[in-house]
Amino acid sequence: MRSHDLATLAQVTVRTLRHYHRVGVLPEPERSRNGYRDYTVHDLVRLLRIKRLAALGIPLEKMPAMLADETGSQTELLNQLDAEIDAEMARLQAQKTLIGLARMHDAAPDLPPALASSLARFAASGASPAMNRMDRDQVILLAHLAGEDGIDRLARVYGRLAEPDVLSGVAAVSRQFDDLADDASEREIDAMVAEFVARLSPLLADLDDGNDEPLFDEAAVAPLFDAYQADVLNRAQRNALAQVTERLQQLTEAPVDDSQDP
Amino acid sequence: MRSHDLATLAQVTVRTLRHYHRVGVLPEPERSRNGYRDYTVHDLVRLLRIKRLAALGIPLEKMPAMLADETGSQTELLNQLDAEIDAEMARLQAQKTLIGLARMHDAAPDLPPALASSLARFAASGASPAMNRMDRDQVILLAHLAGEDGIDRLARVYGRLAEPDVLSGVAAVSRQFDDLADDASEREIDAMVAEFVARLSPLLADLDDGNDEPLFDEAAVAPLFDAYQADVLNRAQRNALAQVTERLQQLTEAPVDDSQDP
DNA sequence: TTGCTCCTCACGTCACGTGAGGTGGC
DNA sequence: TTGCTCCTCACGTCACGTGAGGTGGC
Repeated sequence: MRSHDLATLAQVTVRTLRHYHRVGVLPEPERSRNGYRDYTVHDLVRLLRIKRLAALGIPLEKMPAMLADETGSQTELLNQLDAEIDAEMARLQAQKTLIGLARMHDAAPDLPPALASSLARFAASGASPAMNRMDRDQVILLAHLAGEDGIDRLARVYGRLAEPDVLSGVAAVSRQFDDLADDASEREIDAMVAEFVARLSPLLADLDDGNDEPLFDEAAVAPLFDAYQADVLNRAQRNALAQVTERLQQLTEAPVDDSQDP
Repeated sequence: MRSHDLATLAQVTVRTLRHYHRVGVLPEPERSRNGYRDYTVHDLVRLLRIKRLAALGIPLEKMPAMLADETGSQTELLNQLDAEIDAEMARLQAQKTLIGLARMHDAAPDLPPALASSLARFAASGASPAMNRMDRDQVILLAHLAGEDGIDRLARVYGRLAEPDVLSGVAAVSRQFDDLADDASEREIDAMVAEFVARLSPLLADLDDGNDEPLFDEAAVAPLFDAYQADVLNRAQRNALAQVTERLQQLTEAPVDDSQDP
């Protein structure tokens, strides 16, 4: 038998035969005078056994030992294989779950599912593309920094901000903030800050979920957000945001100690 | 941020960052004077988005387009991914089924599950290793040639031969056959043939399942078995086997036309 | 001066698929 | 003589892991 005959009989490709020779699972047969490989029934039998093992997911490198072992059933190996398959199926199932979540919220799949719909509502409320991108990046960063454990708490905060009665106010303040020009006057900035705080302060009690543990490690979050804002916001916006942050922190009566030295 | 910082923050390896640069999914950052890569928050954001997509099983090469697309939900791609995952899970489930069968029959996993237990009973009935190997190879060849459709019919035949009331007779005849020396006399061969036919003929009616379609393509099976037997059996055994085959064929009254020309 | 970190090649993984380029067989 | 088959390299796949060998930073 030549390569093609054997391959056809066993329903594999000729290339598969070559591969099996190379890795040593199927011995090289004799050659006929013209150099063609000349296979026998025994090669077919071995090939069929290989196919059975391959169908179970057994790696080629383990086959020579198994095919030589006459003692039969390989319980241990089979158990191990089965466990590996279970693990792989669990991974695939997790992927399916994430895909399902992304579809359910009809959300971009690169966003944390729990926050995606709130974010979509912000985006639909008429802010500028730049503002939307900033919101999105903020969500991405916070969701990651909050971790598995904090994501639900974070989702509740964003969910509250995205509720109809709150959203319009948030959107209005957001637009004002976006419009704040680099050379805005002190008066403009102060007005903006006042408006911002007025809109948000009534929500503070609402957003407090009574959990004493901080949602984030401030020391990790702060430098990232500072860097982000330094990059994306203009002078007036940074100025305003710093004031807003300070005022809101005072209101929550959770003052932060900025100094590192006593 | 340097490689290590970014990698730690995003919970990936530095090598992953390099890989993402190479395939172009994460842009190369600026370098500091010493040649070290200097990452920004924006790189972290992009990396986190990449991780989300990767967790869904989205291939890296599709990511640049997705990350650039602001329009959001990728229903079509997600559907396609989901279908691919289903297909993969089905494949894994098939593997698990085969593994389960092999374990249930406590059989060598390189044998057709439907025939494994019958074969094991033959092997346990005291034949020589050579004989067992021949039985095994025959089963492997026949199971493959019978295909999915014929495997059940074949299993019934082997099942019958492995039943206690039949097995001892089959085993006895098998041992005699195995013992037949190359230089056995005509008398010995004839005796063997007579014994063989006597043992098997009562089973013929039993083995006929009333299905008119042949279990195999004789033209495909014959040369393989001829080659096998020419290789493994001695002169006397081949002689005997040819006679047995002929006699049994006469008994089933299904004569085969050996001549190709009219 | 000594570890520690960063850097750039470059090969390995798993089971083959896919040309590239050349030669025998009918 | 012309297709068809067989042959041998040798690179590609997918998402990185794993050294090898060398240099800046504290």
